[in-house]
Amino acid sequence: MIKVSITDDHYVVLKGIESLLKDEKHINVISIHENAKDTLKAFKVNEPDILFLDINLPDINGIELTKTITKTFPKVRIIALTNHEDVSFVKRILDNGAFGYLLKNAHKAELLEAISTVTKGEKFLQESIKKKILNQSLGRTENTAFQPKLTRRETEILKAISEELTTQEISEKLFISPKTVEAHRMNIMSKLGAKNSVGIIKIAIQKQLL
Amino acid sequence: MIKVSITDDHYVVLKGIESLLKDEKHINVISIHENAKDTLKAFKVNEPDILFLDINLPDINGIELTKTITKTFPKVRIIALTNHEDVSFVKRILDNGAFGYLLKNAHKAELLEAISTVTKGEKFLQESIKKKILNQSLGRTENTAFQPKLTRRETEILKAISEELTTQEISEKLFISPKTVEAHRMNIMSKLGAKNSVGIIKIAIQKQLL
DNA sequence: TATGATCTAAGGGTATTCCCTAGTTTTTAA
DNA sequence: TTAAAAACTAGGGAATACCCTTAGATCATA
Repeated sequence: MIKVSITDDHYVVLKGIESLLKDEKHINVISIHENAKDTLKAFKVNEPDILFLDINLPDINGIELTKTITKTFPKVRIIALTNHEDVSFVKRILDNGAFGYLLKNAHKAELLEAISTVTKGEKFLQESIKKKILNQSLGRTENTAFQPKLTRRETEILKAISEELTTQEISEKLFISPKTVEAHRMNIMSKLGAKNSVGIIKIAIQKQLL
Repeated sequence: MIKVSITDDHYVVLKGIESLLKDEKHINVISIHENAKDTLKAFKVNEPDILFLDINLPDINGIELTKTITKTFPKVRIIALTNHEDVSFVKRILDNGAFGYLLKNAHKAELLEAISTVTKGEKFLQESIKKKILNQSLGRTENTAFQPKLTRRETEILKAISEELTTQEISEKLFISPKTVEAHRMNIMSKLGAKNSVGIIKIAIQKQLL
């Protein structure tokens, strides 16, 4: 008997997964939660084998919660549940301890497959995601979405730019020379492949760097 | 007996709503669809009284589909289903023929209330949305998200800016003086309440103006 | 203790954005 | 059918961003 929990702030998604799984005799949905706090609280009483976890929760960032659960309840295997098809995002989730990655358009068969694969201790990825990863490492079509690594300072300046601050204002805020701010901005542009600050913001929002 | 259809590209959401409604004796879920095309096709054979419609579909923009359905199948009452809490967005949907607006975190009671309200021919809004509208028209807290109306030319220039084009490039593309482009950009900034082009893009993405 | 990565920041341009003002055309409504 | 409003056009001038190069200081780590 596999014990399954689900955490998602969308009630209909909770009920959807629950209803898809309840016909399965070897699966027992032991709890459903709408936020991170309730999830952690419930786990102290009854810990599942598998958690379907929505990455976009209201209270905590999903990646952080994945880390926390992996540390506190190492036996729980997490299957991330999102709409993000961005490959770099998938990698980040898996790197942080998740065992599987499912899109919300997944059908019943995929749900069950994910559960059985993860139960065996193997990682599970939905077909469409696998294809994307392949396309990316081979063809590099366009979604060449490798995760650009910004440094601490660059991240600070990125945030400041997104707050519509000028170079002058940023320099005053961070106690550095305007020239330094410009240097960082240039590096950010080149790392993100942007032509100007507008491009920086566009890409930063796309890749959730903010 | 109220005939209900559901359209959502997330299978678990479809099953979730279906499972929540199937215990209700006066409600009959006659069909579920994962995209706009299938929905319209199915309606030709069997038309529901109420359609729960996800606004973010892969094939057609949800607002457009709302318009289409309202024209082609005027008896069908649409309840929009999204995560957008933006008030201006709600208004746009309702203006285009929707009868109700539900967030995906809605619980069973709200689903049922939405159905009964809309069946009576009244408009339905989820409580949390109502509150937001109130807060907005009174306090104007921060989410002062009224839909800024951009002109045709402004929209063209907004798109060009988001493509990281410079003023010069935009002027050549649209066969107008660079100075005119700048004037439009200034108007866009003032309409959106942005301090610079970065702000324009940020807000445009937020408000889905692109 | 090097070696690389990061943070710092200068000079010296050019290009672009931002701001104010204002004429012309088009659309809307009395 | 005219005013009035809105949209489109665009100029001058100041401020800011962008783009090179170069380079010292700091910090982690192998």
